Amino acid sequence: MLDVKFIRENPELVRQGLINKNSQDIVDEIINLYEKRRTLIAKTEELKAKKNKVSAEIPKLKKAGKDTSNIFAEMKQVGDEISQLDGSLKEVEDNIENILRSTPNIAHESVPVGKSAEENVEVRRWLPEGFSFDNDFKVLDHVELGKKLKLLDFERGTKIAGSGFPLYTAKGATLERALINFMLDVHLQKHNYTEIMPPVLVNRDSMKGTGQIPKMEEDMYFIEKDGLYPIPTAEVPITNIHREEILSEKDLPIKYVGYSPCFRREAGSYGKDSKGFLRVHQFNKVEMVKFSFPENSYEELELMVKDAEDILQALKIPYRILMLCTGDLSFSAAKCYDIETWSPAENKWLEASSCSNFESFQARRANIRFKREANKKTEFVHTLNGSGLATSRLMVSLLENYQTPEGKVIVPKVLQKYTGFEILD
RNA sequence: GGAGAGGUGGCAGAGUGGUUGAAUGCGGCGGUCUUGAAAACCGUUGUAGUCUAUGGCUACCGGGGGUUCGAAUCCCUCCCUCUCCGCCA
Repeated sequence: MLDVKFIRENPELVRQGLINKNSQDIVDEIINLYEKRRTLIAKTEELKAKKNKVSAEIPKLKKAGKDTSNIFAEMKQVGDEISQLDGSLKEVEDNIENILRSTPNIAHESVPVGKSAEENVEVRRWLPEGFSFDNDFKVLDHVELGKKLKLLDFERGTKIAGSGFPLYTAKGATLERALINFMLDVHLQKHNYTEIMPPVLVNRDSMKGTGQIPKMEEDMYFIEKDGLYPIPTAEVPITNIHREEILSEKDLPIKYVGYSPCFRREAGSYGKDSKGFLRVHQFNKVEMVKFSFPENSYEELELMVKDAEDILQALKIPYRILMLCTGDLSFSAAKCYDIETWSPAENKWLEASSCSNFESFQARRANIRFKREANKKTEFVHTLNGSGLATSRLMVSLLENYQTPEGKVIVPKVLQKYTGFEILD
């Protein structure tokens, strides 16, 4: 949620920011509503002050045996007036709230302006030693490898649940679990995150807090009977850990990492990238979440990207980093890097991670604040999160990059102690 | 699923329809005492909105609504938590 005061003080900057994000310009409307609100508050509070003052006098008058019936009549009228004004005020405030909740964050100044994904900027790439984009044998794609080596069974997954619900079997399941454990261990031991195992169903307030609701509601599963949402990412429960809290200065920065399955309806995206793992309704992800001081959240973002890169370098999987342009940024993000891993069979890069700084956008929605020792005033923290990483796309790249000409797959060295085997055959 | 209890400040825990933003205790912060510390004592200690702003005013006792001149206190409604029983990984 954007800050009304910030909008008021920087109308042109916000206006341009919203245009850059392909969003509706709500600046003038908000400013008008805000002025309306202030006028109403002034009026209603004046009456309330009067009411309180008179109310305090009444017991004294009664004690003195005076007649209070005129006062009662007068105050009755004041009371009616107040409730009328309060009604209008609530209307205006709801209006402001609704508009702001549906308005996206604006991008950081370092983000390139652009309309769509085509204008994202590659900032760097990393290729393992000896890597080549050309293979001297015919590479199999992950679906073929999964079938041949009995690692993945998409048909039976479909039978059990539906299309897009992968079934991992035998060594495929073990490899998946190994990946998750390996990634968690690196973040815990090397990068000093605190491990979280969150609920995978969350309530509506949590979904609102991180910004999935109202704009993305169609993409979420929803269990109507209990009013709960299966999480689309662990970002939701983990960021909401500190919803409605005031943290102290010494708590920050907070770095959490957690594994969870993720559930996405992917409504309207059928037919696009639908093969195998490329777009699924359920996948596994290790998620990093940070709560940071406002002044260094961008340094924290860079560090978070490096934390994710560390995993890929250890696995020796080729990847590149994109800085998303303004038009491709998600609703809540102010800046975002995507990490894409190479798929030799698809002959393209696949998004395996997304690391974002939301600045105070989520914190304001979820009311996550902190207080500095020297200062009485509370401030909103900055929240960040990033996949570290999602296993499905990563698994595609892993299987395809590690395949041998015979159609077997070598287990990456660092995973071998987790899998207990060195080759998938 | 059945029965009951309850939601009050960082925590614990009072609370009468009328100077209750809220007793008391603990914790936190500041101070006195002390070589230092503890103890003791004194003081202080919520969040937000708004304004003609080293101050004033308003709101907040789970959420929403109602009764009343006046509601933490009465009524309605929703939500949540806990205990016991049943079922169960």
